[in-house]
Amino acid sequence: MSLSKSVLAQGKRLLMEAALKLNASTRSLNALSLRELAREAGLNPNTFYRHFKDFDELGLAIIEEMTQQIRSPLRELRRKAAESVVPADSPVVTWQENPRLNLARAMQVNRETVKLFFDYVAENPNAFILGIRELHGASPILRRALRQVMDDFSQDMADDVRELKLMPELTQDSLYDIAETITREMFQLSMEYIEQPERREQICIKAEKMITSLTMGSAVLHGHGAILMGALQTE
Amino acid sequence: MSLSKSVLAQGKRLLMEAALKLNASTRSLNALSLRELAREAGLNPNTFYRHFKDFDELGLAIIEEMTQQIRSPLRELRRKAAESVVPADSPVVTWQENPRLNLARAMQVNRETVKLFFDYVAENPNAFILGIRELHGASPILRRALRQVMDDFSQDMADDVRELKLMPELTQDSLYDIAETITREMFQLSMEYIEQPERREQICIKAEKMITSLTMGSAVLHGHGAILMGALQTE
DNA sequence: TGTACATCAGTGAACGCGCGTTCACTGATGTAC
DNA sequence: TGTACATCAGTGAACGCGCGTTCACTGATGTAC
Repeated sequence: MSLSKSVLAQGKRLLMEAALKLNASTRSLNALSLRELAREAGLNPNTFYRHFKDFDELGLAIIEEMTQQIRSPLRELRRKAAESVVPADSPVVTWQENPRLNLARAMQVNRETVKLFFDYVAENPNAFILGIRELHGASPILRRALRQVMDDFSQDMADDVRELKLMPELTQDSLYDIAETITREMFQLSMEYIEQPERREQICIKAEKMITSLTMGSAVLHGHGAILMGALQTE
Repeated sequence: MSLSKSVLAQGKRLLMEAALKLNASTRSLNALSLRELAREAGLNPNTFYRHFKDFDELGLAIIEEMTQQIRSPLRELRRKAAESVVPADSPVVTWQENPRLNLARAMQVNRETVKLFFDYVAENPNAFILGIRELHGASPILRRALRQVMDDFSQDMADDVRELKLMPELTQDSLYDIAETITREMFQLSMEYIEQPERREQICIKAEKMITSLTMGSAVLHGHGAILMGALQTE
């Protein structure tokens, strides 16, 4: 994950990149020394104070930057995946009318999105490592910020699922709960994906199955079992 | 979580307890200083070296101790929950014969286990905080050790589900995958449970729904949808 | 049972080092008039 | 357009402090004979 697109002062950017790098390779953010960071960035230790009050502020700046760069690409992924299965200008077909078509479509979008998401993870490992590490790290401020990020991602996912009609109608809350679980799991799995390149295909399949099971189970639990069974039987 | 039952040397125990406490309140393990730890334990800084080579060794000792103390109680929980629904000496009824009974039983065990698990978490918050924090922490050694712990827990869960017949027959692998996801999620949620006492009831319900959805969905995905629908309809 | 010795857990002083933070400074860029 | 001043990003030296680690020591417990 490069921070170079932004209009930050050079030194600030260098410090953020150094923190991201050191965090990924060896240390959690709160075990990082100011001088170590400055050394990695090729700057005077003092320069840190020109841009940040403390490490939490640095962490927040990184998280904000990362979130901005990741959030809309993730939505793009889902849209692209949905369109690759059913072009945007096709007539809408409800789950009631053709469950089989809709199920196939949902499964396909699921598969595509998982694949694209993990591609994205593999391209920006440091951002995800920092996010996952600090989500349960020692700083309450960063924990809170990252939980908010995850919540936003979940909300995006729920909105997209609704808009793209990827599931039979659920209550807003149920849909959000599922999205939350999926988001959490995908972030967890992204760590495994980064660390175990030889198991990547397997992890993709696991993720797909997890999402499918969770959504199908939720559909059954909310009284859409009959529709689902119909879709499965006619296959 | 107290370490007092073991036969460790006093100083070793004091150091482990101090680490657990400091880890929970402020620092990740690798941001902890040796002198800080000794101070908390009321010992000479030097004493650390009598028992541990470095912080990883300390971390491993804690993890081992914790795992020993948590693993079998967790299995106990499931057994107790299962027996509270169907006494151990009742005749076995297969899912085919009476899906409704088995579903009700599974849901009940689910509910009970979730409740007891979170009780356990609330009683031993520091152990869970350390586990979750270091699972994605900076030390590869502790990460590996904790992943192994999670794998063991998952295997236990899969074994228990099979033995107590809490789900229709699945392949060994599928069952294990579900157990893995549930384990991961429960540990994640345990952090929320610890941090947000006012949302505890809500978190319990969420966890139950997550497990129910995941297992039902998996059953549907593996061709047991008909049995499941039968069980749901006759309710 | 007594004696001699080894092991073990813990102490206290001392070391050199890297740390965070402060201060006064520099030179480039932006802005008012 | 030029001038004067302010702001900003970055520097370099200096400080006192807490750190990890080492050494030589102590006193209690265990063990061989």
